[in-house]
Amino acid sequence: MTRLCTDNSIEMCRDEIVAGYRQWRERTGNNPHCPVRDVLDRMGDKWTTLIVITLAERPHRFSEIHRAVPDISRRMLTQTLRHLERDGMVLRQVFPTMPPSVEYRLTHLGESLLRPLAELIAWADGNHERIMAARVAYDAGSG
Amino acid sequence: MTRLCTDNSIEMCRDEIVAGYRQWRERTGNNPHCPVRDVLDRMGDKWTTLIVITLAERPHRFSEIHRAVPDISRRMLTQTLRHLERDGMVLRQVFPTMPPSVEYRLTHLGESLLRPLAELIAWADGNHERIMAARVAYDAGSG
DNA sequence: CGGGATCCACGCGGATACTG
DNA sequence: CAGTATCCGCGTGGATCCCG
Repeated sequence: MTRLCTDNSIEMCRDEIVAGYRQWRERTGNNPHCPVRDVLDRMGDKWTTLIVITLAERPHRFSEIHRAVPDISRRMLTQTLRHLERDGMVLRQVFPTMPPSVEYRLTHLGESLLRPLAELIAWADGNHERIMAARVAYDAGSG
Repeated sequence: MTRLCTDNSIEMCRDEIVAGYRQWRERTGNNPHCPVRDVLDRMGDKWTTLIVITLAERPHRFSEIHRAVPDISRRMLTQTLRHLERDGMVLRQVFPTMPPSVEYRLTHLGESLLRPLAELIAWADGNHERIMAARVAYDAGSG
């Protein structure tokens, strides 16, 4: 599972995913801990992606992120940043000024996530209308 | 936001994400409903990705998926399949046999998700060890 | 300014039992 | 076989207050 799906063939991607999944199951037996879920759980939570996108532009201070990401509470901002820092995606840098000032920036690992993330965002953006149309059709049929 | 980030430059991906995000905010004002989150929320839930990967190989019957995806309850399997069907990602086909037989398969839309998904899986697989190492280091530092 | 601590509501998801 | 219905625990995340 080290190949990258860089060409345009859906079949190649399917084969890659299927083969990779099969290999992982054979390697790990019934190990319930899947590295992919480890990542997807983070991506899927409420704030991680927005924060990563915000930090993609440039380093931000705590309050800057708080202003840039609408409606996030300080508690969840702190918690999400801690998770990202723990996973090596974000670097936290404290300046011992008064009042204190803390800067957050993406690490190289964090920046490397931008590429697959951009793919996913492009897909979501490009197929959002199709999905909404499918929902309308589904709800009309079973309504 | 229709360009695809197909080359290797992190900078291009960053610019694309940042610009796309800015454009979306300008278009929608403070609309809290983000199409990207719509997708990521699904990807992040506990079972969607596993089911999509399972169906990527070939169509499956309900019980086949149930056997292929370890530990999922029938309730969550039904629920997740309904969500995927509603979003136009999965096609549900009932054969009026006795006992009943139902087949699920990916639609074209569902298959088109495989490409960005493969990218993300490759990233997760390729960087999992780095992430685990970062966690160990973090936990040791603040232990 | 940049948090930590505490309390609480809500919804996801598991367990179990039942059905056409 | 392919679901549906019901109950319930637990974790996520919001609100509020406190601190260096």
